[in-house]
Amino acid sequence: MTQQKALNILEPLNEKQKEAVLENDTNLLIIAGAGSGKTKTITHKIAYILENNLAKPHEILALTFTNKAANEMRERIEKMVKSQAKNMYIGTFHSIALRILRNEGFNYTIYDTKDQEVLIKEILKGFNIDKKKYPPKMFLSKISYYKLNLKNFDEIPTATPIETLIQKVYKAYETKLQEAKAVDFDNIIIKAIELLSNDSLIRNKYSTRFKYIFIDEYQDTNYPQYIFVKLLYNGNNKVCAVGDEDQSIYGFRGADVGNILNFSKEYENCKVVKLEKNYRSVQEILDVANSLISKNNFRNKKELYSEKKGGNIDIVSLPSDIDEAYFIANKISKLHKNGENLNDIAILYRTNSQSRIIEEYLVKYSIPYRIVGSKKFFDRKEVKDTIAYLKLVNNKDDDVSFLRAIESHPRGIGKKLIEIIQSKAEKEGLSYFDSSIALIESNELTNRQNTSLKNFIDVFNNIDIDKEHLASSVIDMVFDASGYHKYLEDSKEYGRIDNIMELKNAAGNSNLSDFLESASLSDYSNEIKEETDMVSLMTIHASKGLEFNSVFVVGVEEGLFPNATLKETELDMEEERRLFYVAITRAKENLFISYSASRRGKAQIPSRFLKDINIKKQHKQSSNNNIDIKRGTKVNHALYGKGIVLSVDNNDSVTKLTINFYKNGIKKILSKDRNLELI
DNA sequence: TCGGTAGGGCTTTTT
DNA sequence: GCCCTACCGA
Repeated sequence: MTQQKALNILEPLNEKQKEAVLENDTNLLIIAGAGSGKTKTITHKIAYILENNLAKPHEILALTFTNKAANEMRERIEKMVKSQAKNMYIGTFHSIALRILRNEGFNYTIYDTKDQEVLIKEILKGFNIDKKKYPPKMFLSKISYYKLNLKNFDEIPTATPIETLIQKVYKAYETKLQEAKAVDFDNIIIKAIELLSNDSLIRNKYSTRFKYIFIDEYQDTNYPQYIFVKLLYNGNNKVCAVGDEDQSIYGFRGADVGNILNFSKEYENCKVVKLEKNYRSVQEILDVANSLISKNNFRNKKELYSEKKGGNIDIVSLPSDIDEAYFIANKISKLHKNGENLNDIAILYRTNSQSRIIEEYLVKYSIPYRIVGSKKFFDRKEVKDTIAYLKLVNNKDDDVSFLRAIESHPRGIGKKLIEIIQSKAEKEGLSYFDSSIALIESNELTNRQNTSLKNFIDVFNNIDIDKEHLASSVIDMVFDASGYHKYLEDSKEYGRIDNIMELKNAAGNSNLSDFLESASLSDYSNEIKEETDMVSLMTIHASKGLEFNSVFVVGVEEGLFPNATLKETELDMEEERRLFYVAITRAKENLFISYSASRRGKAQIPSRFLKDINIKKQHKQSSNNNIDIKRGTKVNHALYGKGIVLSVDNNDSVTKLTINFYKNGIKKILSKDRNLELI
């Protein structure tokens, strides 16, 4: 390695980070507090390994939780080592597991949560199980729970009737998946585990190949993922886990904090490096974060510290969710006027449903925003429908996609005909697709049914998959030939047509199966564009790993945060507290925590977590009315029209406005009146 | 038999 | 706002 390169890699690091980068002869656990330069350390470490020829790029495996993290890691390494980065295995657990499976000749259709639900419903119908009494989601969560413990259907308890029922459904579910050549998310890792543990040659191949294995966000690994890594470890290669138990927020998905707490015992000669110096936030914000997280019992003590001082912390109480939305929009306007870029501002909430009202007020204030993380685009009906066509082109055994595609729009095929297709498929052990072909060739259908069904099947028969393997051209063919395009045009759904064009655009030059895989794993990397100045809205979960100069944590109320769906166990409450901790530590300088006395018309009380926070008096602001309405403000009311505010009366928890309406005279209006807006 | 629509119930977080 | 069901017209 040249002197210069060594400098570039090591010089920007602090002592602890350097220590982590230079330790490459043994297993390593890096405990990396929020904002401690975790990604920097791991990317510099990989660059160091490559530059010093400790391993070739294809001998490096890095596992992450999100595609975003994987992409960022790859990009940052690429900057340091240029083209070498290409052959590294960097990706989410799911995408890497899938890649190994594909290398070894296994090809699967991926069923998402929605697909799983359709499948379970089919099964319940087949067994005549009342889905009101036994909700499909119940079966899915049980099945997932067993899968997370690597228990197949023949290994689960059957002591009670309900357990027997669950086993029956679990078994049918697995059978149907197999027949459809499909896997659900849990199965992806499980299949890879099976492959590695049943075939020592294959296991050997990968464990010798991967000289260095990195796992990001190790606190969020679940049992199958832990096993997956163990199988890739052979005692000669090196495993480096990076994480922070205080940021473990995926317990609901089976994440086991125990994995990170036990890592140094699991992997021999393990060294531990702790990064506690924070480069992101002012000390005042870290004080809040430290005081909060210190209330958790299941953790090793760790205190973040920073050299930065100053900033601003407000805890704001509002009368209602509407006032909260107003407050946020108004505050952002002010910050923006004072020179803050909108890109440096984030609004974080516990549940996705909280975004709607905030969006409404951002629109009113003409503040541009983007919703981060949610894969909304791929959730749109027309996009899902089109993907269902593609999945069916790719795999004729995919019954769930068959159902989705055939029902995408009216085509003379209704409930009755679909039932006929299904029962023939069931009787003769065929896929729905083959059952349809058999029906068309038989004389079991009416003329009308026969024509309609033949039209549908012909969409797929006319596509030569070998020639038309480019995803974008398959989209074209399927969209037109199915009549879906015409249907959307006739119903003037131009927005939806645009979305399909956007889908084509997203497909770029990828071939069909690659595109389907990326779409299923929500890996559409070039989607986030930072050029435009916009406020970011997202769930706290989606915010992990990000940072913003100003952060709004909203709806910090009992029922929402901690969420009412959780049990009041210490374990669950600690995870919620960690979630709050993650939210707070996203902020560099300005932190706004807000809660409302009422939400959707229901009374709310402040979150218990607010009591866990140590905050200096002068920062604490209790405001009933942060809306920028004062004498002279011009307003518009849906019923009374335009007017001007004469006086503002701040009383108790409500703000009354006296307004002179140009057409309707003087009236007293509550500031939280939904019909009222600023102009 | 198909397909449109109105009305009721529910809503955590993600690969 | 989304999903499901029940109902009704063609």
